[in-house]
Amino acid sequence: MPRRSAAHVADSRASAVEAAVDLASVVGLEGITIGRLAGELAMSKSGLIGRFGDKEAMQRAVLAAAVERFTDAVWRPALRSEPGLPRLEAVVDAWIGHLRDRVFRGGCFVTTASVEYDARPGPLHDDVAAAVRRWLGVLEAEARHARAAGDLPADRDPTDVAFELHSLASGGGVAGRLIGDAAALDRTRAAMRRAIGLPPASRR
Amino acid sequence: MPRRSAAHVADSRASAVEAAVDLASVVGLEGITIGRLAGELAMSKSGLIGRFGDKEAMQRAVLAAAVERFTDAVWRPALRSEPGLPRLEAVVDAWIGHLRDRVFRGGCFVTTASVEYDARPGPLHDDVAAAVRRWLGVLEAEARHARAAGDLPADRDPTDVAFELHSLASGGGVAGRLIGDAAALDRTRAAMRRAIGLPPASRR
DNA sequence: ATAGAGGACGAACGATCGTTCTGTATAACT
DNA sequence: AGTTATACAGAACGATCGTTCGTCCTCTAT
Repeated sequence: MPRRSAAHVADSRASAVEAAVDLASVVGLEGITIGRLAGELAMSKSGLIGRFGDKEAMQRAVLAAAVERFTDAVWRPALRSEPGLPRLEAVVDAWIGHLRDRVFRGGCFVTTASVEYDARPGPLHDDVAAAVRRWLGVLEAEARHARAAGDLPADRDPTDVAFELHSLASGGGVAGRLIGDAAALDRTRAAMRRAIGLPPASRR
Repeated sequence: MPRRSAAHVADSRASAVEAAVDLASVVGLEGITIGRLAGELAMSKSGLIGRFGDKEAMQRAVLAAAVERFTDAVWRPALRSEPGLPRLEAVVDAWIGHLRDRVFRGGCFVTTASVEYDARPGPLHDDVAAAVRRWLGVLEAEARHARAAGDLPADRDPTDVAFELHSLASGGGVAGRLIGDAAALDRTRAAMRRAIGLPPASRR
């Protein structure tokens, strides 16, 4: 068995987390099992859990990594667009795109985690809630900018806009995947665009 | 230990299922445990599972009961309203109402089950998908009726309307509960009304 | 050259998982 | 009243859960 340098060790922890993200996107953060994950990574259970301390610490690391992956896929590209409505439009496109490209093997990770912990208190609940609040805040700030620029009706509450976008994306992603509706993502995109006053189809 | 008559037996099975629905709405259909449920019902594990055969059969019975409960709370009351837009409005009110009244202890059961099985094949996936498809079909038929009556724009796709209502309700319910936003249900209701062309607040 | 730190292993822990089997007490039927 | 059917308890099953332990191996630093 080849040994690993310190750099490889860090890689190994990161790759363990990434594998766990993919696994959890299918079976849920609560559905992860040390044994199963260790098996997929061809590691021993003790070697795996040793990296994190205990299972909950691992779950929190996995959640953080998933949030990072989501941010990379959806938010970061949108930063290239102008603040306000153009950026919201870019977010919608990237959001639908990351669902279409299956950035998460089993559907949006944060949605899965939200459902798992919405009624179960604990550190993981708090982590998920904090991540969602942060994301809603980002969307709301962008909506506020758009409204100030006159790109959204003056009587449209930015908080409502953010909440509506989030609801549509998470609800639509789940339902579409569940019932196997190929057009679901298009419907979701159209609905999200409607929510910010854009025509159903992009001009591109 | 007192014995039970046949009628009591049926009651016992039904009450076991109802307790399981409440439990599963918190921990998920996959999170149910024979031992834990038996404990809550003050029964032995073998006595409990004996009613159903195996765990999967129990889960399917629990899911069916949850769908029934949802139908009772959301659809059946709306049947008193005129078909078309009035009935859709009643559905929205009842839908939000059943979330507010916590008909399910841990948030909408079907949403939880949708997320659990959207990426996991099997009989339970098929059951959940069938239930959601049926519900979307009901909403779509009502939207189609509303459009024919001129209460929805002619270019509004009834399938889109149904999908949008469902996405908003399930996504909004989860997010609101997760982040503990008391206004979330109001936001969701307003968004759902917007989706069917109604003003944010009901006239009542 | 050698001591130390740290990562990973295999084995084992008690607990709990879903399931099966057996015994028994009651209800329903003849 | 005697027989059959049924519903449940209790014990036990192999498997797997998360975790802990002691040991080995490799790398780094002195």
